[in-house]
Amino acid sequence: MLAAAGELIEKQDVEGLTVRELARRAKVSHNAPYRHFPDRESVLAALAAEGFARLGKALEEAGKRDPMERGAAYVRFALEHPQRFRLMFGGVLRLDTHAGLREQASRAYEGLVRAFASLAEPRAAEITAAAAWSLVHGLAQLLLDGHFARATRGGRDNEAFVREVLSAVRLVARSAQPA
Amino acid sequence: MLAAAGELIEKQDVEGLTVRELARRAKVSHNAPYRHFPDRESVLAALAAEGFARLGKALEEAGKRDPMERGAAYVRFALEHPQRFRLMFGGVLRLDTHAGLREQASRAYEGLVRAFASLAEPRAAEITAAAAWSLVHGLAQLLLDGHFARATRGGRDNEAFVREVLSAVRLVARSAQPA
DNA sequence: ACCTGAACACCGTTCAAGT
DNA sequence: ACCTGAACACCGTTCAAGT
Repeated sequence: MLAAAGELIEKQDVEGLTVRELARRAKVSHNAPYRHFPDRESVLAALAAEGFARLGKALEEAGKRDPMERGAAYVRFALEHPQRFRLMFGGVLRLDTHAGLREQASRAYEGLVRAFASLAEPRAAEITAAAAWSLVHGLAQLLLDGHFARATRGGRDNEAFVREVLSAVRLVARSAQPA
Repeated sequence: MLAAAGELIEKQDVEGLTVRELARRAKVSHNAPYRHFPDRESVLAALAAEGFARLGKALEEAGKRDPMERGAAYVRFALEHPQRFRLMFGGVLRLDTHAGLREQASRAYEGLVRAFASLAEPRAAEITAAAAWSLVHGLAQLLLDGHFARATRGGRDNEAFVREVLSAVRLVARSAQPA
């Protein structure tokens, strides 16, 4: 059932995921989904939770130590699963209204934040990590929406562009002074 | 009419803006809005366009030269108009399907990008600007969704936290080497 | 844990006919 | 540039009664 919802969201956008369409795909009656989820929003919350778990795994598998690899993996996840990413971070869901969702989110990017923090001096670690994560997240979001013109990317493909922008993270970490 | 739509979006979320509710607020019949907009999505596109114009103005009014002030203004705009910001950057609208919208978006953040670019050496300007913009944008988005725990913010209020993270932008610019 | 089938209040959108 | 009023296909959600 959740798998069917997953397929739906990959093809269509979040708004296209309706309870009734979900039932059709699963070849069950229009109200059968309510045996599994109290309402539509809970379906979305479950998909978001699944997304956070996958993002967390993708980050851990990408270069055990190298923060740059993790940053690149974060952006790659967003570009490969645009609708899922949007569901997770696009404000579609208020995280606090779904039990445990916020914790799952934290766990997902905790690996990224820790990696970034390790680049900086201990006393500057938290701000550095916050800045690095912001950079990576914003980069993903702006790329998704197509806000970087070809001119800005300068003929580079996405992957190369991402790596070049990510190099800024290293600069931040190296130069960061304890507060 | 557009003003009524603006009010609606401030209070409710984007999904709560329905054509019929819009008509009710404007005290016109349920199909009167179609005299002004071809469909619901065009209403959203108009609101987004208006948002880009306001963001552009806010950026220009915030410190003519100082890129840090502009960055802070960007984040402030997002936090003060969360639903509008989400409409503009949350993937609700595909920018390319609405004539001129992408151009209006570019014009809005062009002032920010130029300010950031001026911090770096000419040959590193574009990447630096892209990194800085990504950082500011990601910071706004993550703050909006409440992803920075009190622990991370370390007791700082939002404004102070933003300024501290933004200081990373200066580090990037200062250290950036031409490609 | 599903089904059928009906129902309710709500959508977006499109008519026809009127001022 | 609006109106009334009807209509269509679609929602989310909730029943009642059945297997």
